[in-house]
Amino acid sequence: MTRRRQTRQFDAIVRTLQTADRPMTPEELLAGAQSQLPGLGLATVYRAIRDLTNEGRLSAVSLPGAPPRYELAGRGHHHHFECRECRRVFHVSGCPGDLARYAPAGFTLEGHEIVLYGRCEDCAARAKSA
Amino acid sequence: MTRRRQTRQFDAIVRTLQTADRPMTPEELLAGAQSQLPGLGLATVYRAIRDLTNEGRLSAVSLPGAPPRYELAGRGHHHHFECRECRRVFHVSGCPGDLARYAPAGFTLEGHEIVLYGRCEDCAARAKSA
DNA sequence: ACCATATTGAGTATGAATTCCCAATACCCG
DNA sequence: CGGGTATTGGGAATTCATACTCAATATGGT
Repeated sequence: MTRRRQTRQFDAIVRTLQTADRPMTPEELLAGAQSQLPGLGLATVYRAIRDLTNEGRLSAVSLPGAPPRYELAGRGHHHHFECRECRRVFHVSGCPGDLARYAPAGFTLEGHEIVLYGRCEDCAARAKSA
Repeated sequence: MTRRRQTRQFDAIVRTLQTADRPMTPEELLAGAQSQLPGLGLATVYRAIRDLTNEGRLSAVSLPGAPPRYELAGRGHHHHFECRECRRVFHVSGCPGDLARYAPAGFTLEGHEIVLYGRCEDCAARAKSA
């Protein structure tokens, strides 16, 4: 069985995901990892995403009209907040639950996804001071 | 000012949207319009989508991981239900509202999107009888 | 430290969605 | 009903995200 070697680039990518603590696009991941290892290439980011996903250590988050983002797995049921200004996506812990009554009659509800939109703390503060 | 001519293909596309009463992908729209006008081409569907959108008569609905869909504008605030089996998307009229308390501290909530997942009536019935 | 080999980087290739191009057609105004 | 022109169809072109290729490099077992 082939086992993954511990490389600086792979570590930088995982560390970026841990530090940011929010779902990131491949491009964001690249930028974050490159700040630690300048030469790191985009192909390596995609390979890390593939491998981590196969190992079950990474989960994909796709929001409407946005490129897919990735977050470390293991977090429980949660939703997301997308800042309309900086486009970053954050975790949201609460959940109203019990959405079954909104499903059309005869339909079976199995899951749901909620996305909140607005301004993140940074962008809201910037708007206020402007 | 150039005014849009009334063509059979454009009419077929609008009629398909009215009849289906659910957000449709360009491919779905093509199939629906072709059942009325067999020769109709995909480029024409995209042109109609562009024109209707510019006129404000069409709004885009993009759900996570799915190609963008289009629905006639004018419908009020509502959400969507995606069938995991047939992949069709339906309208959902209710809304729990008041999601502001779930936004992280310091964030400004401006809107939200809710997507329900499960089986539509047709697919649920088919599963039962199988 | 050495070596077999997994991993990397950069460019190229692929695939899917959407737009472009242009000759043929259809619409609409007179 | 005839002509000017917007619209159409369909294939080619573009765009964007992601995967592949392969020579060069880095890793880990010995």
